[in-house]
Amino acid sequence: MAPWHHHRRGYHHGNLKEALVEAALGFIAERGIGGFTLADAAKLVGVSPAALYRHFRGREGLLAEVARRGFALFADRLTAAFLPAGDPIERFTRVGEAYLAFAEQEPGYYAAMFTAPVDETGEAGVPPSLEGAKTFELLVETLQRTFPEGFGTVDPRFVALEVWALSHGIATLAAAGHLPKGPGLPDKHELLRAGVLAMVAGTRTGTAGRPRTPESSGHG
Amino acid sequence: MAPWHHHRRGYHHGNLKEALVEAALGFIAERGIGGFTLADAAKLVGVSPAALYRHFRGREGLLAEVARRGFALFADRLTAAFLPAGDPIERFTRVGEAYLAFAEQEPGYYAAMFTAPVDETGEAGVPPSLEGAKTFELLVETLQRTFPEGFGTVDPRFVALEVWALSHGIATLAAAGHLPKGPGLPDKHELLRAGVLAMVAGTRTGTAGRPRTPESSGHG
DNA sequence: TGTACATCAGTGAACGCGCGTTCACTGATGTAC
DNA sequence: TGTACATCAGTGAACGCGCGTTCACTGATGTAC
Repeated sequence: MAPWHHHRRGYHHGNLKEALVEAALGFIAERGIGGFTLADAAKLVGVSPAALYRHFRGREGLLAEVARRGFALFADRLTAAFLPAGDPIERFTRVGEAYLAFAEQEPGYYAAMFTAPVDETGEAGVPPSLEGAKTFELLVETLQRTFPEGFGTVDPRFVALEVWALSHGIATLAAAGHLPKGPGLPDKHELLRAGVLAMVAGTRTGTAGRPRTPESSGHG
Repeated sequence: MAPWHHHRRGYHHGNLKEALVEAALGFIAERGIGGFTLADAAKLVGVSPAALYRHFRGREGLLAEVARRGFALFADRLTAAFLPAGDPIERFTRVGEAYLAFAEQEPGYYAAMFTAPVDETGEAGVPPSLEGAKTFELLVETLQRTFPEGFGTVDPRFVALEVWALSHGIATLAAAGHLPKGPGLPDKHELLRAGVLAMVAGTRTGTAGRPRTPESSGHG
């Protein structure tokens, strides 16, 4: 057992901040962001609910910290998956695997990162999502190094967006239990791998989904 | 104002069930599933919270009804988008537009449908999602009618899954405000349109990403 | 060395609140006779 | 016809509960002298 799991070394906890983040991760993974309560986290850690306020601004502060760490860890995992040598497509495939693995194995982080905090007026509280934008930039860079020859006239950021949306869609459908399963149907890993390759190949052939200015394609 | 918006025609409301569903849709759209409360819905409609129990099993019952209607409406919208004559790709593109339009214009329905209800043990309450499976079958059928020549050795259900995951990913990233925006970056509609076309083209060329599930050739 | 002290992490009781649900009830409505 | 009655949608008060947050406090710890 790691030292911060010692349930109270006395009056001072010693690693309360870390312990609370871990507790939050567990509850968010189990019950979702909405199901996470400060009181449960404090109880699990063996501390009064008020103790949390020594380390965070409150419930929202803890959630924000979880999301922040999640994005950092996410970037590390994706980067680590890309770094080892190999065929470019193999390396990029590994990044996809790492994406799905992160969403599956760290559902607490993933939910904290991608479940938009909603403020009282109902508007999205997080503007264009700075942290999300960093993740996107990482993906663009990875894609450019994977396919240095580019995608014809297509902006690599465009392809990166497609890949990200596909990854996110697969991960969230799988997590919610809405991904149809059955004989002959692929699991999520195969779905992402094949989807990315088809997307890249299809973008390259360029006979179809070339992004054009909106008015250029018309009816025909 | 529609007749059921008359706030009380007397002791009996007259359309309470419908009014509660509408109220729930509004609150879910604003605050998410977790932020929806029975009490608020009752107050908005101008009725005692207890009145809801004449029409639903309780809070969860109302949410289930919203999800049920959502799936039905969703299927109607996708079907209606596909029916009008046109080039196959044009028709299928319309279905994609309808998907994104539904998620954007009916966020209450969409959240009720795809936010997995989580029971007390933390396991997903909805098994393989019967309603979701119906939507998937509809998509498969649409795809087969769009591309009757098929996708080489690739199972149309495979392509349907890819398209669904991409649509869902784009819709949810957009809803959460995590879709990067900027000059040169496509909006979500263009993203889906081009993504689907690239996916189909890439699957057809078949040089990559062919699903090699052991028995995929023997089905049916 | 020992001790006085500053620091601050965690306490525990209390708060105001809103939640979902229950229950005996009320009263509007339609209909059988 | 009028009226008695059955039906049942909606009432309103009450419930037990758990929430996030506050506040004055306590006591463990490290350190200056």
